[in-house]
Amino acid sequence: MSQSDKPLRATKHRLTPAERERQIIDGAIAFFAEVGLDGQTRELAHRLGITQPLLYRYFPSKELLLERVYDAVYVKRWKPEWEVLIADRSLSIGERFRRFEKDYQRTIMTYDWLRIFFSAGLKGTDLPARYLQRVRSQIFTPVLAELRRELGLLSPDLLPLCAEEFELIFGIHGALLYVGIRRFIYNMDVSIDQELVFDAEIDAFLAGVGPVMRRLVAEHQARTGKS
Amino acid sequence: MSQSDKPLRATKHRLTPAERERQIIDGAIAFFAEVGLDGQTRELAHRLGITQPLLYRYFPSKELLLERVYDAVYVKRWKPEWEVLIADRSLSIGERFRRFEKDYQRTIMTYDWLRIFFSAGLKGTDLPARYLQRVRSQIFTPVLAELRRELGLLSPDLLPLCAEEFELIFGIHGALLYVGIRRFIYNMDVSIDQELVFDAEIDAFLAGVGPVMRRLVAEHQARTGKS
DNA sequence: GTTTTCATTTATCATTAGATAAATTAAACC
DNA sequence: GGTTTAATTTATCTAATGATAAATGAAAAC
Repeated sequence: MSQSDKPLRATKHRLTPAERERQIIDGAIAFFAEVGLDGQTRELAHRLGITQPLLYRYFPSKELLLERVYDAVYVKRWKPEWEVLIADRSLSIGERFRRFEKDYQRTIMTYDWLRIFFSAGLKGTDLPARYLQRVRSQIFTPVLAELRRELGLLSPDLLPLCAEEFELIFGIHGALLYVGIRRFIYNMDVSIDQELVFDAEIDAFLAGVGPVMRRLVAEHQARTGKS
Repeated sequence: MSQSDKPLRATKHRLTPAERERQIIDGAIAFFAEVGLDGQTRELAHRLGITQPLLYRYFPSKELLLERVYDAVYVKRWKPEWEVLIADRSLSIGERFRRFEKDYQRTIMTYDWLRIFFSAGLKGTDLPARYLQRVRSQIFTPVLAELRRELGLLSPDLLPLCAEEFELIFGIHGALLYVGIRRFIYNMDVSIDQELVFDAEIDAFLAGVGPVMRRLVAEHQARTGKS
């Protein structure tokens, strides 16, 4: 009760379980992002300045520690406001999509997020597929519905969205993501004015998406209607 | 000298060194693509139906075996005709670029190519950076030069290509690549008419790239000219 | 058909992996 | 201030890891 309630963190030993757990997870995120998910628990412990068996006091297995890492990086960093933004009809769908992509890409374009994501995919985990399924259903589906509406095309209720329409959105999404891939997966330095580039790419996408989508929907309608 | 010069490959043992080396490299490509570059030599040998020490008869170390894998997958699959195609002025640069991307993506969009590429990047190898540098200098640089020319903009000799212009090309390139990433890295099933989708995306890109590039070059010129 | 060659296997080493049990010791409690 | 609690460490198990040396045996050479 004197100058500090918590024991002064200079002599590092003996953290509370909550503190230690937090510290391990944070360290594990940085560690596994750097060396890959096959990184050894001994080296992780060493970097944290603790012994390896202590990890097992807090996490029953390496696999369960990784689950907590995934939770911290992917589940906890998802912003529900994105789904709200996409539904906000006071803005054009183009503007909504632009704002979403710029904030989304800014959120995920980090060393940790991208490298663990790709490592998990390569390892065979279903994490990336499940995550992207969420983006598809919560964001891209309403975006396409709104695009149909603004373009005066048939509602998805009458003519379901087709895979090729989704690919249009995945296309621009992947184009922006590619900056992060080159930076953090390929280890290249991509020194650009990212704001400028993203706006230019989204401009070009929005300018071009109308005609292409009209064509896709027409073809889709013909296909569905006749066969 | 009777019916077959080569010993009948039914009783598999005793290959010639050339055959065995080929077999090991082919097996290693499939193996490391599947399990990652940390895959164990013992399991690779087991899949090949040989013993693990035999690998070391042909390759002094796992690292050198991986070098041979990189060579087989990335160096040997590069098509010099791509560089010829891009220089062929009997076609519009749009058409040249379309043909390049469609053949290029068809070449690299395989389980082996993509997974080993990303594994190598995550491992810290400079392979992806060096490879993409080649694409940039041998393909994208001439594409941008031709685009400048067709749009009546300043030649790169007078005003060097800027990073943002390259990003336009990297953008559409990444958009197409993203199909392969979702398929082979995220393990998703992307069931689309790829021909149709790629054409649509390239259409949209080519339709939009003119105005955006004019703007970028103008801004770049203003920046360079004044400062 | 015997000998030679060399592709392949068996046996083995030193190191490292994830995980567990028992011993230690800093801090909380009365 | 002695006792209790529990955060942390030391010691250790078992199974793999890349790599090497010596033994084997199928095919080529003569």
